Amino acid sequence: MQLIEKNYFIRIVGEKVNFHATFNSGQCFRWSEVNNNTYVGVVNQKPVIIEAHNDFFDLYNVSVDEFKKYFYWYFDFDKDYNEIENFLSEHDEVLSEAVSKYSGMRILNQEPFECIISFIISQNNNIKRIKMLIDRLCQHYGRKIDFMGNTFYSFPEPEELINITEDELIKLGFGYRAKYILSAVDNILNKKINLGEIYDIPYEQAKKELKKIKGIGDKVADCILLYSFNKYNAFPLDVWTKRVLKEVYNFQTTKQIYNFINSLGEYAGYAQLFLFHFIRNYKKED
DNA sequence: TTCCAGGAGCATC
DNA sequence: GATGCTCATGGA
Repeated sequence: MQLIEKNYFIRIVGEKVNFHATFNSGQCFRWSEVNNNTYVGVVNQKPVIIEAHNDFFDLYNVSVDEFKKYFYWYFDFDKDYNEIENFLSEHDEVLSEAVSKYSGMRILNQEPFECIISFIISQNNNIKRIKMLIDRLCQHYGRKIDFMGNTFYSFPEPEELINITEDELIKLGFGYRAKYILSAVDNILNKKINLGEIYDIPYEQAKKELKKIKGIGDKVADCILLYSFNKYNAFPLDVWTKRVLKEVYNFQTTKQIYNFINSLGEYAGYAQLFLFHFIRNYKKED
């Protein structure tokens, strides 16, 4: 990777990233494609613009220092994606097809609190409405940021949600998930669970910690562990991945499914991302 | 009107 | 450990 500093942006050369697939893979909810190959998101408390080209991409509103300290890790650049994609391609034919179709799709390593709240909201919900609810949460409780003539809002910190009530959240449309959000804020602010520790403890133990929060079960916990806590053996089982495992792989028992996940080892999370995106876009042009 | 969406809690067996 | 019911909300 080569990093070039320009006047108003930084240019990253030598990394193949499929931003379109990455941002539409259901792992993040605050990136949008504003026009061809240009994306805007709010990350790490600030708006960021990406202009993607064939052999490089430009990042606006990110300093060299910020890139090295944060975005390098955020975009998973410390991993060898050739190795990851090769492993998946050689594992089986379905993964091989998914990888060839969406090569360059990456896992994003996201802020834990944002990830926790986002995936609590995601339960029994659709992606369009998840994005809408998260935007609403940011607009009401986040910090207003003016940038390039537009207004953005940061994702609220736990402290910014200290006084919210269930009624407020219900009025905003969160429904029965309102109490789950309160549970997450309470557990985190009152140190009933220690987010910093979760990076260092093993998968099973980390999952148990997260499930102390009301509204976090196996699937949501796996998403949080995968997208925020570097547990790449996590394989979130949702309606879509269950569908691909049953209808494409023809697995019929839970034992077959867990054997499959175990066979993927530390690549399970990457496999899940590709399979999820693959089945969702099946028979769709994209 | 009914079904579905990146499910989870709870009761029951 | 597996199954069934219920939980808000809004679009198809």
